[in-house]
Amino acid sequence: MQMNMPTFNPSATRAIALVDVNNFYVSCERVFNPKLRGRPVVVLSNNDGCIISRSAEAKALDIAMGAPWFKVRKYAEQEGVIAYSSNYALYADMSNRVMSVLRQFSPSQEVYSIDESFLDFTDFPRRDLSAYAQQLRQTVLQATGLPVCVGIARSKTLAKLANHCAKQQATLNGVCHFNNLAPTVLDDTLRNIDVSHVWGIGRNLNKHLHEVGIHSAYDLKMSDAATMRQTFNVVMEKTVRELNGTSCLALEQVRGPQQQILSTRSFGRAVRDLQSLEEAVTLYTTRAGEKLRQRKLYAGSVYVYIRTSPFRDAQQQYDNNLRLPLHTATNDTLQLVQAALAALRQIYRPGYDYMKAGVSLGELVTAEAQQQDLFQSTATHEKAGRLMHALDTINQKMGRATLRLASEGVQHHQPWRMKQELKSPAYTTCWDELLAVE
DNA sequence: ATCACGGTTTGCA
DNA sequence: CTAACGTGCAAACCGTGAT
Repeated sequence: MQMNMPTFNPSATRAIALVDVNNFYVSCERVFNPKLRGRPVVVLSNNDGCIISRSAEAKALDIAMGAPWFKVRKYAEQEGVIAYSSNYALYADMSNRVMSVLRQFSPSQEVYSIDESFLDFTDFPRRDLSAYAQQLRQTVLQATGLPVCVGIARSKTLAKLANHCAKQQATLNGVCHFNNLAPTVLDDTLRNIDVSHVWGIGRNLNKHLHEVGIHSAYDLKMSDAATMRQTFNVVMEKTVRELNGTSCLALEQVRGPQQQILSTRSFGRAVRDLQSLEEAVTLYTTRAGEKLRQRKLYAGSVYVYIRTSPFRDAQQQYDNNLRLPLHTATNDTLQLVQAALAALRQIYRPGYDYMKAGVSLGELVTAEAQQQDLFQSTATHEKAGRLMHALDTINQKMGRATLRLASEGVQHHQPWRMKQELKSPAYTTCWDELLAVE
């Protein structure tokens, strides 16, 4: 709805900020190892598989996001690229620090991902928001050592694009404020942004949009929202409206209840035997159970899947999965593992090279919603609860490997364990490793 | 016709 | 030494069978 006449607007223009850490994982590694500054650095996914974070210097060497490390390794090492296995304990810790600093800059924050927050800057009347955002960047840098960029606009989708501009254009000094631009200037900016950079436009939608003649963010903005809803879906319609400055996506300060807890890993080496798979599934279920209790939830079902590697396409492929409902929602690792192993034994077929297994806990409920098991005495129930609490406490203090189920097996007989040969020390979480650093 | 369902695909970080 | 290509989540989509 366009207004022809300037009218009284009781609420100030909506201002949503998107704050995003630059090259988050690489930047975390750099905080604790200043020698990495100015050098090409990459961080690898689990199993040292793919590149998932790159420094500016690595991007300049044309090292692609998502590239399998074994394919680019030779070239990268020739060019002096330094690679790290991912160190999620470190990144999670740094993320918490960043988020708590950001919280001080707005009463309304949505933690969107490990390295991104939306902040509501609406009704910050006397402030110059660009200067405020610069102050924010300085504060985060001083408190954590991490560089961030800030995009500010009328909607979340536009704030994402503004952040994109802040990252691309060095002259902006890390802050891009769309609300300050004249409409024609903003449109010129959007014309120069490929539509694939718009939030919600992935590979498939990008292809489809090109087919109907939509190439830039501006093209998408100018498309007819109702038509786009028919041709695509309601999400696309919202994207179009958001590009036009109408906020359709609310700031979600509180996360909805979690629906599933996943633990899945590729193996360091393919396995064929049931026992190895049992060990892996036991470990993954144990991890999922820890997450479950941390979040004070109970699971109503256990889902297990196994598969061969789709990349070894000369080999016989097999994948299968099974969900087993639990009699009563539980957070007891013993029960969860029992169900997971039962599922695994049903889907396992001999004669294949398995490369990956996964466990997902579903139908999650809170303690209040968990129905008392009529067939299980309260005493048994409480005993299991105390056992799990003791287990978690001991493993937290002495390391995850301290108390384990027998079916998890013995660590040095486990070729399936993932490879992490390039890991940095646990700077923020483990004193022993920290003191070992020169 | 419409809905609920479960499995599959897509997108994001 | 060799072989080697991620993980965790949500939501849309789509075919099916029930009503």
